[in-house]
Amino acid sequence: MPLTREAIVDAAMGILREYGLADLSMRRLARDLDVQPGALYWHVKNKQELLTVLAGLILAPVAGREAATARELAVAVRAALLAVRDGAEVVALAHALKPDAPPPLPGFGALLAGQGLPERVADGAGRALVHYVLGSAMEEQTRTGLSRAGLLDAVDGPPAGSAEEVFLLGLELFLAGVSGRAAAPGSHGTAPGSHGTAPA
Amino acid sequence: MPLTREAIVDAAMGILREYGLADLSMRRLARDLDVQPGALYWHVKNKQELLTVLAGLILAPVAGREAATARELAVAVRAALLAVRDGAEVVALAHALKPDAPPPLPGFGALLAGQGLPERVADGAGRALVHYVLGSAMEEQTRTGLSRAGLLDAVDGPPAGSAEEVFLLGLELFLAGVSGRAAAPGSHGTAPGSHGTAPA
DNA sequence: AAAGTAATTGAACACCGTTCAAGTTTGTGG
DNA sequence: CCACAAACTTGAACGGTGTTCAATTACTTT
Repeated sequence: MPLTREAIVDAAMGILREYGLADLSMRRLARDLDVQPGALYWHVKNKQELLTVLAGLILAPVAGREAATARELAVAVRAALLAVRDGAEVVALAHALKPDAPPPLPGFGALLAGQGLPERVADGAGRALVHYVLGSAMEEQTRTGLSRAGLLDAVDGPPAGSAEEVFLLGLELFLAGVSGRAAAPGSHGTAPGSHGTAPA
Repeated sequence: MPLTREAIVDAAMGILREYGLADLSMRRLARDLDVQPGALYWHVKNKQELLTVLAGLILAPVAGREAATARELAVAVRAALLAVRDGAEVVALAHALKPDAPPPLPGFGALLAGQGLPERVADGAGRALVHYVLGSAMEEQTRTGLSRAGLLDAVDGPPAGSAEEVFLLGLELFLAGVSGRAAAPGSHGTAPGSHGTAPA
């Protein structure tokens, strides 16, 4: 096996899946490939670049077909993140460095724009959604990571395996705000429903 | 100066403010304090613990008095995060390890619970807000960090210094969803407004 | 002064990402 | 078949990182 770039990416993905991001070092990667660390740098510019590729790979299942709804996309992205150990962290890292890069993430803005929101609003809302999805998945994976290390306080945290429920709840809440705004595109003030729960 | 724990925390905060999280290493910290690295571990358990303390310090200005509104709290937290270099990253890190720890962050759930939302919903919504605030601030600081390093692509990204506007927009959107839900606490289905923009 | 505790040093352990001259393979063109 | 260039790999180093720990110093308390 001649050590192609693909082999490197595959091995990296393997380490990530099996042992997590903390164990994914260039040296460890080289060891797994029976190669000196320097050899990797012929095929890959950086560790950063490698992680970016991995982020794309993690999101690949959902980047393929395009979702019809922002909710659908959010659910699919979350599933893709949770399917790989530390997946959320890897994608969040890539996203932080190039916020428009990981393929399906800008899709949120586009989908929301198709709901009658002005482009600017849709863009901001899309970014907010991305933050929410990445943040939720990261928190969840951090929690499982800590419990894996035996450091689970087990006291705090959600009572049961209701992580998905809570996620969906926040998602609905957010989307409700969006569709409300889509119907009444007035000033950028408070809620359109004009309830007594004033912002004061 | 006898190297108290306080002196260590202060020096660490100084490095963070001036040079950022990347430069905040135990060795650098020891050098600044004219001390061997090992000495730090008499006063501080971990680097992790140190970062947790810093996170608390960053949020201290807003943890003091309690805000009246979730919006107010969000704005205040954002300001506190942006006031310290890499502040969002430090707090996000601490938050990831102990999601209930940094003092003002659980306040979101409490504030929303005071709006007529059931506790469970308020909690989920509060967490969503935390994700949004931390994610937004982190993205913004990452962007300024990259531009500081001369690696600003300058092409993508928001057109002007409108980061705050975009933040407020997403915040309003989310809060609109929340107050809508507060008024009509029915099933956990779609938006309460029942607009034509169906989720399909 | 002696004993005992608190704090610090100095050195090491086991890693990390990255670079680079020198060597090795591999694939040509003559 | 051979030389030459291009593609690749090695081995070693550079300059870091967090953390531990026996030995040593500083400071109290008796």
